[in-house]
Amino acid sequence: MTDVRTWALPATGADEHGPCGDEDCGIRDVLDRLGDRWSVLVLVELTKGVRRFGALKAAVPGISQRMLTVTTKRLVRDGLVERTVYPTIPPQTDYRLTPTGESLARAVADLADWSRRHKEVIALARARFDRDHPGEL
Amino acid sequence: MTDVRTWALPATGADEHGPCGDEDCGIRDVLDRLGDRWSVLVLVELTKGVRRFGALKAAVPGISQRMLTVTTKRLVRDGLVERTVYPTIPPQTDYRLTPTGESLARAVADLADWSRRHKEVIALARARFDRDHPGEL
DNA sequence: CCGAATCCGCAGCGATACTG
DNA sequence: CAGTATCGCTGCGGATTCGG
Repeated sequence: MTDVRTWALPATGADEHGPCGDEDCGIRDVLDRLGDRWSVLVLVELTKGVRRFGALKAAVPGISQRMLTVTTKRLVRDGLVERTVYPTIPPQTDYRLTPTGESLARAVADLADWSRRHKEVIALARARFDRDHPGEL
Repeated sequence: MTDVRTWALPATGADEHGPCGDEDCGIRDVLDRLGDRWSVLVLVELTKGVRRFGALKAAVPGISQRMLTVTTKRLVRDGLVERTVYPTIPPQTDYRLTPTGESLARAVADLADWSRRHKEVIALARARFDRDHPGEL
């Protein structure tokens, strides 16, 4: 082991500066909403019009009441969804997209289109990878 | 409690059918990638060109070595990123976007634009909500 | 320099039961 | 019908250590 190699590199000079682009680029704010399991699904469903709590629950199969309440509440908090409560005797609650919510929904729809167009390519890549590198990931 | 109200509703007739739209709509596949904390950031950084492991780590401030390895590996698995290893003596690894990865990065960039344009509106809505409904969420 | 392996806290989410 | 409260599990992700 007389070979001294101090782990020095020829220096690629690739010394970038900041976080991701120029500034703080608040992608995270949006992605934290889109990141959870349900927000997007609810958003998409509301694209089709006003929905009541139960209708949403029915339209988003896997979701639990709890997660639906939590999700809608977060969306309302961010000003993406508006909630209207009718104090009838079985209570009724309507959810609708705000203008902001609609514009986000459109942006998301574009991403959905992308995923539909590429889902097979991705599935194929995954299959390849899992075949060539079994046991990883 | 003689008042019998079986919790029946006037029937809104809002009986949607399937999961989210028409079919399975594989938004989830993509969102599961975008959902985690780092994939998008790495993707965006790679938009600027080929990057080595260390350069990525430097460009994505908060990330740990572990999460960078995990993230890149997942991206490679999905065929969004290509990995080139040079068996030099300190090893060198380059990451670059595949064509698929580039197209996804563009779609994501649109979403980033949206978030930048609306971040203040959202922040405002949140502040309002937290002020009017303290203790929730 | 690049990465694998281990340990561990904590948030997300589901299941269930209860209220108005 | 719409929503709250509590519990328990699971997996992401951070810190750290070891290896080629």
